[in-house]
Amino acid sequence: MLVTSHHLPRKAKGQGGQRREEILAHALRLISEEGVHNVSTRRIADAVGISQPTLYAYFPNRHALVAEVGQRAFASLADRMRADAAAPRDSASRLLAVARSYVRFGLERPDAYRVAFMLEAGSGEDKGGEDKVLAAGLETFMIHRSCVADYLGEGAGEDEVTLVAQSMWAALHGLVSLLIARPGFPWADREALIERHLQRLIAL
Amino acid sequence: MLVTSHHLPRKAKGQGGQRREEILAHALRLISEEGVHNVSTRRIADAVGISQPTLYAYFPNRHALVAEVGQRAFASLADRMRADAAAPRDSASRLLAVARSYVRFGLERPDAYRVAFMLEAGSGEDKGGEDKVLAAGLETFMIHRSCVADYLGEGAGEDEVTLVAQSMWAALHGLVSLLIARPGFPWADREALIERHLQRLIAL
Amino acid sequence: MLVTSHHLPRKAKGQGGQRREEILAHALRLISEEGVHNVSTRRIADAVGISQPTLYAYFPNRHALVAEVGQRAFASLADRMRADAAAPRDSASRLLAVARSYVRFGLERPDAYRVAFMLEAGSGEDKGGEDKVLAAGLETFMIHRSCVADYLGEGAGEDEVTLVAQSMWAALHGLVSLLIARPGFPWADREALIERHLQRLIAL
Amino acid sequence: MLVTSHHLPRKAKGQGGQRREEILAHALRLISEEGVHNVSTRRIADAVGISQPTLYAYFPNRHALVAEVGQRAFASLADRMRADAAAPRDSASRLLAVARSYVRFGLERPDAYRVAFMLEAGSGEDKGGEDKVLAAGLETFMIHRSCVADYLGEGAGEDEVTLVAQSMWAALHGLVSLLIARPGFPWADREALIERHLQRLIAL
DNA sequence: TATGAATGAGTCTTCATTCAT
DNA sequence: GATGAATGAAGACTCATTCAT
Repeated sequence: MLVTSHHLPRKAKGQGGQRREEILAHALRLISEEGVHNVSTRRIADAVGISQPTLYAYFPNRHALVAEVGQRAFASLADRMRADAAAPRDSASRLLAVARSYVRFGLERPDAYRVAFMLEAGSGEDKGGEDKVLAAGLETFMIHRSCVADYLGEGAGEDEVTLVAQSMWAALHGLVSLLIARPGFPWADREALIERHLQRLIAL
Repeated sequence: MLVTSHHLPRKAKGQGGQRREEILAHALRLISEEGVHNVSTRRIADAVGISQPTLYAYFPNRHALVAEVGQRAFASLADRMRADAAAPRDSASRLLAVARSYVRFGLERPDAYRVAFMLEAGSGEDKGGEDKVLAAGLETFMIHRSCVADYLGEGAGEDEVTLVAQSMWAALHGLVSLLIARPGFPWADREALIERHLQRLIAL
Repeated sequence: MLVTSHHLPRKAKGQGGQRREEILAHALRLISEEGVHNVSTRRIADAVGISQPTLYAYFPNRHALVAEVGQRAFASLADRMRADAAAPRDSASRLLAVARSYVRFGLERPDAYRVAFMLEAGSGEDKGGEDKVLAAGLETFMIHRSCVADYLGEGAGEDEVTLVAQSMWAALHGLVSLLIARPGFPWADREALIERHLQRLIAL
Repeated sequence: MLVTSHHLPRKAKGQGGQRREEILAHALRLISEEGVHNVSTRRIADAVGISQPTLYAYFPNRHALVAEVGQRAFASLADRMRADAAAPRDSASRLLAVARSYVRFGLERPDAYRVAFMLEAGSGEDKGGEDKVLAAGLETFMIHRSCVADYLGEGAGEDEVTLVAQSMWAALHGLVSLLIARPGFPWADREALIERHLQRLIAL
């Protein structure tokens, strides 16, 4: 729990970048499948096919690794949203598409979503890693926000846009996270619920 | 080793109910502050000022303790919502009041809220405890749902009511949980955001 | 493990003798069914329907209780053997009867037998209890020995009798203990094996 | 918590086999001196001079370690018996030699003997480990049995051989185990007792 | 660059035992 | 004569991390 931190991030760049990617990929998969708390550095090292200490050549400690995984999870969500935002449509259907894309991402990759949004904002110490994840999340939000801005039109002020965008964003997150975290809840038909949710958030 | 499950609630706890409450209170605080996975029985015992084994006189195991904490968190939310639902108003303002009450609860008692909703639904094994938490959550939802039913009126079918209630519920949860979990995010003015969120959800 | 032993055996005689018996009975049953190491003082107290500390009013510590259980196990074996030895028969068939009775006892009450003979001669400290069990065992042996003496007749000296008695005794114990401890072993037909064993030990 | 069983033999152990041997040796000694149930992984680790967790680098869990200790104990007994069985003699003296060798082994290495025969056949759960010990024991018995078969000659059927072999085996075990476990018993002269026992068993 | 070997700190849990009442 | 409440010591086991090589 206490991070001793006399471990200069001796990143093995150059060739090692490949290894690094490998590690991140396996970590994402494992964390996704079993939850952050059920994945040990050993498990990750085993999955990659390297020894435990070798991990420490690429990441100063477990947390840094996990944080980067979270960052990447956000990045892939951002990619998806950007793609949908780019498709030429009217602002309303673009907003809808991006929102739907957000929800789909969460449900198709609950793993990544969980890592991105449910990473238990660190216990205060490790500012660095946490901030990066937050920044990545912010970037994602911005994509959504710009869609909202377009949708609301020039008449809407900055604050108005922010309010609506954050409200929508929160509503979307709420649905995804509950569907993921409480599969045992007696949900209505999932598809119907999602579409209704989106419709209620946007059209009206 | 052999004999695994004769763990009847060790003590009927005549007077000692106080100790039990103390334990639950400290557990709630710790869990909400640091997350379920970062709180050990040792930490809880230390906080209460008792030895680790003493915990096991009041709870059969860690999980039961955590589950009861979750259950209670939901229960106090339910109490609050019921109180607001009882105040005689028209169905619209009652729905609004209950929703607002939900959000306020989350922000005023982030500890309890976190525990109730972010307890990471158990990994399948521990039927008993988990189910109780779920049941408590369901009960809470039902209060909200009945307000929605009133609001929508007799014309709305069961399914319609369920859809709207769950969509709203998710939206509320999304806002509360993000506000709690990501205090570092550049949020709009909190009061404004909440009111706007409620308004968007109810006024349609 | 370390016996602090400033616990004068404040035996609650008089009325309490009944309680004491009750405790011993339950302890014997539990230990028999689940093994000495799988029975805790709590289990025993629960079974009797008293509190854990109350045990300490009747026995200075767990070991003393277990030792007495062992002693009694021997005692009931002795009773059985004495009964068989008393029946008027010729010395050969009496010896056979007693030996057979010994084996039967072990197989019918593996519990008691295990307690009596496999109690893991204490780790050195608790002389008292251990000695008592040993004494009880010795008494049992003596019954057998006297049968052997009769059987061998006046011609056999003390040493001769002792040698034969101990050899036979050991052989009997070997069969019983292996049958009990290794039920998974591919034993021959149990009845046939026992009879053959007895016949080999005595007749020839 | 979730992931219970990916405990592949952590390390292939190139050179470190030495450490492993050291651990097994100390475990054998401790277990034989104090009984399986009175030896903890902590004790073993301390005895070896390593930390508790290090044990888990060589054995997946306590049971595996204990099982291997038992297996080895049988193996060394088997070696000894095989050696004696190999020496060219007539079948009678060979049987006698093997039996005597069995007894000697038990008395010279009470540690190993105790572990081999008094391991308290696991409570049913751990198939793997227990079975191995049983198999090792069976192999040992078979050496003895083949001597008995030779001794009885071609006239004796399979069943007859099995009966005699098991009866003899049990008798030998009985003597050894009592001599080991009850040193306080007023035994006859040990040498005389052993020889008389052997003679009674074989000469019929 | 990588690893075999090791460990301190920590996990949950059970036990025999005590002591004030 | 009995117990409710409590605990020190110990149980098996896992983890992130280090260090010499």
